[in-house]
Amino acid sequence: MASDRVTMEDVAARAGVSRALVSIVFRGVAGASDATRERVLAAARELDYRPDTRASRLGRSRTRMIGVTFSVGAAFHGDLLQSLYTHADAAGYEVVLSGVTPERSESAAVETLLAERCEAIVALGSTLGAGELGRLAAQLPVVSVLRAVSGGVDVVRTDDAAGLQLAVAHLVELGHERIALLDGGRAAGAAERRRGYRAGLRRAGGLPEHVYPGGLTELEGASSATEFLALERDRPTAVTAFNDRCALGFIDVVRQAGLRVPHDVSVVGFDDISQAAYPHVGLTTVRQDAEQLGTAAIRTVDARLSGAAPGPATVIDPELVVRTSTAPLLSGG
Amino acid sequence: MASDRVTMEDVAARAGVSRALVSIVFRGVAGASDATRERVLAAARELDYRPDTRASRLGRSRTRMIGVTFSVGAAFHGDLLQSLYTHADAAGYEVVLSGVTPERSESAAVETLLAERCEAIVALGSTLGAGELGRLAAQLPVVSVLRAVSGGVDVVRTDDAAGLQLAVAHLVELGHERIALLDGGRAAGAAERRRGYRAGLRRAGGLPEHVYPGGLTELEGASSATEFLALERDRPTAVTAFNDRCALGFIDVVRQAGLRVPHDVSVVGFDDISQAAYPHVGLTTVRQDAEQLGTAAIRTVDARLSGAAPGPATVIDPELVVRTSTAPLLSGG
DNA sequence: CTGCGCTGCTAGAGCGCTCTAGTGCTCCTA
DNA sequence: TAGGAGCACTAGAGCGCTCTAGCAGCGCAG
Repeated sequence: MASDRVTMEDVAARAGVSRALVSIVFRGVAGASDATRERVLAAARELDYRPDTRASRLGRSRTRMIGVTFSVGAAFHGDLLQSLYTHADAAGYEVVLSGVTPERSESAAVETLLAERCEAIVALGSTLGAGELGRLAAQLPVVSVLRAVSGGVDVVRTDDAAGLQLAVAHLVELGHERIALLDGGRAAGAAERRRGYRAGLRRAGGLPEHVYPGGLTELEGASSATEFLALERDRPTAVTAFNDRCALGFIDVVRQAGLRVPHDVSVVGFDDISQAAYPHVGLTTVRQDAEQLGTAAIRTVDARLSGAAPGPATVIDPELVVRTSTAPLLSGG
Repeated sequence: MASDRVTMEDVAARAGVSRALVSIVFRGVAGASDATRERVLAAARELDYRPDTRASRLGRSRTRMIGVTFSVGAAFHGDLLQSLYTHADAAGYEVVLSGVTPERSESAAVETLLAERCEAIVALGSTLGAGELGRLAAQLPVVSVLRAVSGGVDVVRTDDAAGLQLAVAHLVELGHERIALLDGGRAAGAAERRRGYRAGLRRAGGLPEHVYPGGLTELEGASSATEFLALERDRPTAVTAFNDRCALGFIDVVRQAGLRVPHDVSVVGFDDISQAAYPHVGLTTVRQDAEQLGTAAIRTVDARLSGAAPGPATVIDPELVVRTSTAPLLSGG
């Protein structure tokens, strides 16, 4: 309970060198012989010494910290965090997390990151207004992941519009002509996806639009399903949802109503969360690549901190993953 | 991009006071007149000053930081984090997050928290061995949330055994006699729940055990369902699962196989994640109270840091939430 | 008028690192 | 043998706060 009072000074004394030398060893920079290095590390080990990151950050000219705001509980943010941790580490940065909850606003989350003196901020699925983000970006590099924003903010996102075009094209190819969209409202990427949906219909020769409110979770997918089921005639034969969770909620309800998926209605999701790939689910979906998004975010931060000018948005191509929730339209559908 | 060079010194100069006075104002302690306080805050506002938490932590004798390790992507951990943020703040502590991912071990996560000089560690659903946790606890207060551990570590958890007894009693009351358990293996709380399940059966007059491997996600629930469906005769009429996700996966598969829930099989989950309450899901479940668990964790940390001896584990009573996934056994079941 | 307690404020020594600007030393080359 | 070049290492001044001591000034009891 008291071993934490060990400082660099103690290690230096024990190893018979100066404090500076210990610092050199622990930072892993050149300037110490292998023998000394080993001696210092041994002394540290014996004392159970651990460099104090608070002090090290203060002393350093650059903190090399990247602040990340994320939505506590959002599955896909979890995937992104994993990728961010890995690549930040590889590029010599430290990740500082700041969670957003219903009771802890994104502004508050950002505020603590600024107070920590992070060098850049990576905002996952930010819901901050363009103005607020712009003001932030005037102070330090800001990367908006998943959400397109204009004005000085770097953006790393999936090509949402292309994703929905893939989905629609897939359904069209299967013979569907009444294709519905479960929308995402004001969520990150929703506007783009809506655009992609419309473009897809247009390209297929001007198929009719069927837009349901939709939303981010199973709950909204389910209520859209109820609305969908209420339709007596000319019901869509295929549905493409804002995201996987929404799609899953939709499927759940239509199945309980006796419809078969994909026999009676084909469903496409978006994200490719791990659940979608479970064999009993087999959701056809548009895959967002968390790994690539994470790499790109870190690369962008690194470039900006190295003085690069804000480039165009990094847009990652999505990929259609065909599973068993989509099938050819049955004649007479 | 350069406003970050503003320091306490600058604010002091602008307000015409000493650095120390600015510190007093920002820490909110006594020792400054209201007029001066206002003047300092105004100066700070004009300069867009923000105290540097790195420096403040270094200077302080106590860091008042609570390190929290959590599993990135675990829905229930999200609920807990929310509660922790709120109560830590109220008690004057700062929460420092350290995420665990498949590529970032819990040990690594803990290591960074120690290097930050957190005063205590709250581990959510820790998978660390008792030995490792014990060694940690020798250095600083450690609270294991959700998982029971022995040896110097404070524990805050739900009464898992009681939870399963509630579930079993509920099913017994509905007339079920063949009640299966979808187990949780080595997961936090699984052993306790198994014990509760057995105790429940015993109390009901020694009903037979039916244990399926189960697991933490829908995937494992689904494979247990496959196994369940393969049973030709004397199939259980009710199932209680390790957690909600597992229960949901189970339901999904048996429904696709044509069974009706709860008509043909009743299902009880554990946790009460938000999905369970969705109307189209209506999962009967044993509710773990994230809010209470979070409060208790912070209270425990606070007590320990104030010199209290490690008390007995805080065990929160779970609550059975009856929804529509359970029903009385049909005669001839 | 002295002495005391208070309030409001300041000086300055840390906190535990980083990092620049050295100081010796050995080894090489001219 | 002098004059570098390089390597291993050290001294010491920060980094931006916190916090203990202490000081000035005021009101008030004795």
